Amino acid sequence: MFNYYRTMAGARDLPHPDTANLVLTDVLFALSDPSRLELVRRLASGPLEVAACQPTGGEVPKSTLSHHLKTLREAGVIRNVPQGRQRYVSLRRDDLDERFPGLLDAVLGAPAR
Amino acid sequence: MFNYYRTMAGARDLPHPDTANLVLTDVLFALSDPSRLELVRRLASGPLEVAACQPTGGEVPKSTLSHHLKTLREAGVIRNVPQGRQRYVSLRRDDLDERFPGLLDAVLGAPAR
DNA sequence: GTGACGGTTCGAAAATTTTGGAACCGATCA
DNA sequence: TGATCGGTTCCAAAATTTTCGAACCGTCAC
Repeated sequence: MFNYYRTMAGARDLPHPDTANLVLTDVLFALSDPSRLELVRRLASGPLEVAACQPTGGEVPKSTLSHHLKTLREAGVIRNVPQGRQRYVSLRRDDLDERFPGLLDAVLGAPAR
Repeated sequence: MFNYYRTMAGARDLPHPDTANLVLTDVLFALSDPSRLELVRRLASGPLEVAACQPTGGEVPKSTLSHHLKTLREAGVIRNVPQGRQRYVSLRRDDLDERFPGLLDAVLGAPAR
């Protein structure tokens, strides 16, 4: 078959920005969506597999969830690494603290409502 | 003439959310735009009249600038008060510190690029 | 009054983001 | 090999945000 690598649908390692290159406005934007922020709050307690990243309460289509993960990953908020058949999602807490000291603590410490 | 109060184009006092009601995601969203964030950084040095809120470098149409001010004001990031013929724009630093401790400091302290 | 000034609101077009189904991929297991 | 599983990417539609000209408003100077 041709076009072996035409799509990235099954790429093992997704791109993650370097800590030194994180852009503040991208991080703020990624965190400005309520469902993404809620996920980040949950990730503060530890890594989750993608399926567990579903918003508490309702189910969301896989593609929608994947898009939110992409937004967070490309901003540098989370890490998304393959682990066998699934993927682990974790908060890039140390990297965020290094690049934007105090920001994540302030966000996580803020009233949820 | 009829319809005295049909529009708000000349309203003296614009609405500002109460400190206790500020919504984190709204604040993060307001700050996630580069030109708005740059303005907030400038406002950290003190109030500005609207005309002085123009982005350093280029000129932007008045209506565009006004829209950005509205986004920041409705999120509770800035205050916009009439003063004679003009208006003064100021950062709601104390209110933000009260509702989201550490957030503004982290944002202002973050590397600009 | 009349006009200029500083600035907001209205309205519509352009750009971006969000959403979700369908196709796809690699890993795993039979 | 083949089928299933967990998840991403592709694509297009819907929703939201951004942009900006035009209309408008209140203040001040004349």
